Amino acid sequence: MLKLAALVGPTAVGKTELAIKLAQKIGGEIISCDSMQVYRGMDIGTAKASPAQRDLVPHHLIDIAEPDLNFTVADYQRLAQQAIFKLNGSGRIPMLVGGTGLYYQAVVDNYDFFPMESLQTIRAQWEQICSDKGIEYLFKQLLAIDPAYAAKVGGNDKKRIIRALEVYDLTGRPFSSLQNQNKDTYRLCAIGLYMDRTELYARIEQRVDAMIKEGLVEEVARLREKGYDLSMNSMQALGYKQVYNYLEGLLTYAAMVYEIKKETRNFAKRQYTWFNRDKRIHWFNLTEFSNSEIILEKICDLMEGQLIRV
RNA sequence: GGAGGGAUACCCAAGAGGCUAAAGGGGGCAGACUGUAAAUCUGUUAGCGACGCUUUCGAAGGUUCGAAUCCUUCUCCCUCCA
Repeated sequence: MLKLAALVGPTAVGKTELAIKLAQKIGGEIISCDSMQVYRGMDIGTAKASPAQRDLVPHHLIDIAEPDLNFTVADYQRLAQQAIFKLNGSGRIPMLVGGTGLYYQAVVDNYDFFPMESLQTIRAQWEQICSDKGIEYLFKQLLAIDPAYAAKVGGNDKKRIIRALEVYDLTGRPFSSLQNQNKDTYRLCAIGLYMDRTELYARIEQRVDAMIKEGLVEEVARLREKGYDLSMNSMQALGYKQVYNYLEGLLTYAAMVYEIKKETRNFAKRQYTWFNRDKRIHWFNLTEFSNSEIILEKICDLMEGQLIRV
């Protein structure tokens, strides 16, 4: 069985740093599990590992797409699986490190993604119908073809409703019947990092200030000059979206900073919610450890027990 | 000094005698999540031993079967004329 380590947790807990030390100790390589670090030119706002850090331990799935490409979970899963396979072959421990819950789950539980690409034309069609007849109409359509999924998503989640309708158009099958997963594909050792809420929120605010000091505004301005805009998934990233609006004159500087901090806090909460659901994750409260060496030891022991001495 | 306007829950803001523990928005908190996921959506938000009870609409009195809504006084804020 393929081995897989994972290190997850909310933004700004300190995953990157700890992951590097851990990788060095257990002979691992890092597979970034982050939906925004895949994009080139988005460095400061996504808090990518620095070039120096990447020299210490190989990092995979960072800087693999241009920001105008709409990278998807399925793309991510495929590439991550390739990396996991390769690393297992060479005796290295693949370490999934990041905070994108869906990407993590899609890999770890090996979601089935049927081979059909989503078609921009179909989505555009449904979008059009939605603006003509209203979302209630779309919801009725969904209710007719996939009542179970309709009940689950409710009548307001336009993105999910359209996706489900699109999948039906593509496959002729209800979306809910296609959502299979394959747990136990890997010998998994998952670690979750967390911190008392107030401490994490304070770190988030400090980090946002630091990003701005390091040139986040300039980074976004560069992307904007290249023609990347808010219609692209990449530019929906936290920080980028708000700075973009600031550059457009839609937000004041103060409002921009406030919004980035607030939405990052909200995001961290959503990450907690997501990862809390996965009962395989072993959680470590960083607030309780004044010495990061101790926690590193503990995590190391756990990983060695579950992945190496087996 | 004179003339008006206003004080509503964490914040902004509706309400103008019973249907109001009080619309809506923001924020907070909780949850969901299978090809946009740093996206998107949902629930909840006075207190409590909670299908009931207690305390809320600047403060204190009063009118009324019944008040955030009407009257009186007081406190604070704003605008305008001096």
